[in-house]
Amino acid sequence: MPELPDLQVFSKNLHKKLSGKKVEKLTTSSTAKLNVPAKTLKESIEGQVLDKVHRVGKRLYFDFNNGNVMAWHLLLKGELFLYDKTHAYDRIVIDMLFANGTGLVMKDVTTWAKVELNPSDSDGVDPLSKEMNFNFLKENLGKTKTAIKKFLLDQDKIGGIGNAYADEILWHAGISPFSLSNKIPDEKIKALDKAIKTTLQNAEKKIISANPDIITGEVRDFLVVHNHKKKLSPGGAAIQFVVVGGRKTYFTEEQELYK
DNA sequence: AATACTGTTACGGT
DNA sequence: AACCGTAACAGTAT
Repeated sequence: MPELPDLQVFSKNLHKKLSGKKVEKLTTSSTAKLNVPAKTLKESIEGQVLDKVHRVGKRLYFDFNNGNVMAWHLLLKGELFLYDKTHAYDRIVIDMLFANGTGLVMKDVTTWAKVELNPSDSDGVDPLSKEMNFNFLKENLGKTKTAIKKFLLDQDKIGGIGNAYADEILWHAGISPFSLSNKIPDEKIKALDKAIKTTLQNAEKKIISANPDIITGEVRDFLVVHNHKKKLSPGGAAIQFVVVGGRKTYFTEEQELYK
């Protein structure tokens, strides 16, 4: 369940380790969820040099020097591993072996993880980009009257925010997750814009300092409200939670409800 | 041993 | 029609 900050760090670490290397062999499992036939994917990537690894929404993009792009979405349980020589991982989805013997493996116990060749970029605005600003939020929040948390989680609108960081962002912005998107005053939209950027960037820094080489798993102990170990927010308010659609939403009364 | 947890999508209902 | 909530998917950890 990595979200944007986790994936951002993973992509940087993978870029550092793997860019400039040539793919010798690409293998996918028979259960891998692909958008093209396995043979097409294999032929499109093998022999190519990896130019760049970066993050788009909750996907990792691998850009190759022939112009092909391979995207991996880890869904809930996808995990990445680097290996040097031999490896014996269970439930491998995809295995990318480079010419010098290093390789990258993605395994997933659920088999839900997705691998795409040249994905159509249907993701929403990147939260860390310049397009994410007051005007974008003002315009799009006004178009719908859905709960603000739902808006933040809609990957077609904004790419990369998940359940945990949506709670964190809304706490920092002082907006109740149940506020209606079209009822949020301009001042709070400004706070939301700021909270999106600072919360995600701060998380990225925390993750790097806790585990500089991380490419899988998650560091979450610094979260201030979406954290089952915490009883009180930094402001001293009791942390409450409700289950929405099987997912926990954590919040406090410090957050204003606009209805 | 029962339950919580996680992202996405499909689906039935409003 | 556009939107909503929920189940399903699977396994691990508590």
